[in-house]
Amino acid sequence: MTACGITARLTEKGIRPTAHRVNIAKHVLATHCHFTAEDVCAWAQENLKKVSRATVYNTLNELSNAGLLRPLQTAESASVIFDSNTADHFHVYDSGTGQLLDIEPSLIHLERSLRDQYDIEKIEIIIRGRKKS
Amino acid sequence: MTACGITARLTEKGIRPTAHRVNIAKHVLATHCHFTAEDVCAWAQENLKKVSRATVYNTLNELSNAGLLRPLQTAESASVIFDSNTADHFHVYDSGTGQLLDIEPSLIHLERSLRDQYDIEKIEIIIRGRKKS
DNA sequence: ATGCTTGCAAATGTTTTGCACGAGC
DNA sequence: GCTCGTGCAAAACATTTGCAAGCAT
Repeated sequence: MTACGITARLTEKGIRPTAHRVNIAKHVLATHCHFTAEDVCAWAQENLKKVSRATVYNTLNELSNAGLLRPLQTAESASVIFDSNTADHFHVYDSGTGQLLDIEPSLIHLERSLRDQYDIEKIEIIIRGRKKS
Repeated sequence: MTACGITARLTEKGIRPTAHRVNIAKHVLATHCHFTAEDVCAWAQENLKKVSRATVYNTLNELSNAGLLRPLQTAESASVIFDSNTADHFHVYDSGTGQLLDIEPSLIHLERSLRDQYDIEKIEIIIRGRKKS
């Protein structure tokens, strides 16, 4: 299948699968886990003919709105980090390596009373720590 | 005591208690809970003679480094939100009112295995939701 | 023809930095 | 007198927006 069915996934979400969008989507949905818009810009600069920053930013936002990417705000990075893993999970920022690692949602429990009090739309958890040896 | 002991608290942390710093610290540590640097700039503009943006930003960073304030990154605000509650707690962004509410740390549990795997330095949790009526 | 997409540059918003002046020890 | 604090403006940085040109249908 062309682009691992990326074209179809975009179309499905109402995003017109232009060449740029498909290229960017293919790249970020397949290869990476956590990356910034600038990472993608740098990659595009090298591997695509001419893609402007604006197009990269726009595309990443479109993918985020479509639910294909998850944007993350962290204290460690001034820029938004996009996560191509849209499954329910949380993050550990490993202060030793500077990497952002995924952790299972099952490792964190919310008290019932929280769900009783609020209609929860989104849960963002970032744990900063150092992996034990 | 002068300034609710603010002067002492600053000195204790190695921050020289200049007039501006004491004024800002007094304001943010006493009155507010969640606020941005710009909030403080606006307040200072009105209530202090002349305080430049730079001084406000510097002071808030100093207070944060000293552990008297806790800086928060949220997806909802482009700017850093400072929290004068330095006790262990988490946040709910009430998407109905736009307010940031504190929640007890006891409402969220981490699995033992997480603490076994990582030396945890900081836990940042922001739940986005709507308070049920 | 019409309407989306794109590139470019300019604008925006937040925060930091450089520099010169001033106050306090 | 030296150091540190301050104000101001400029810089830095990430991101968005306006606009004109291009492409596809």
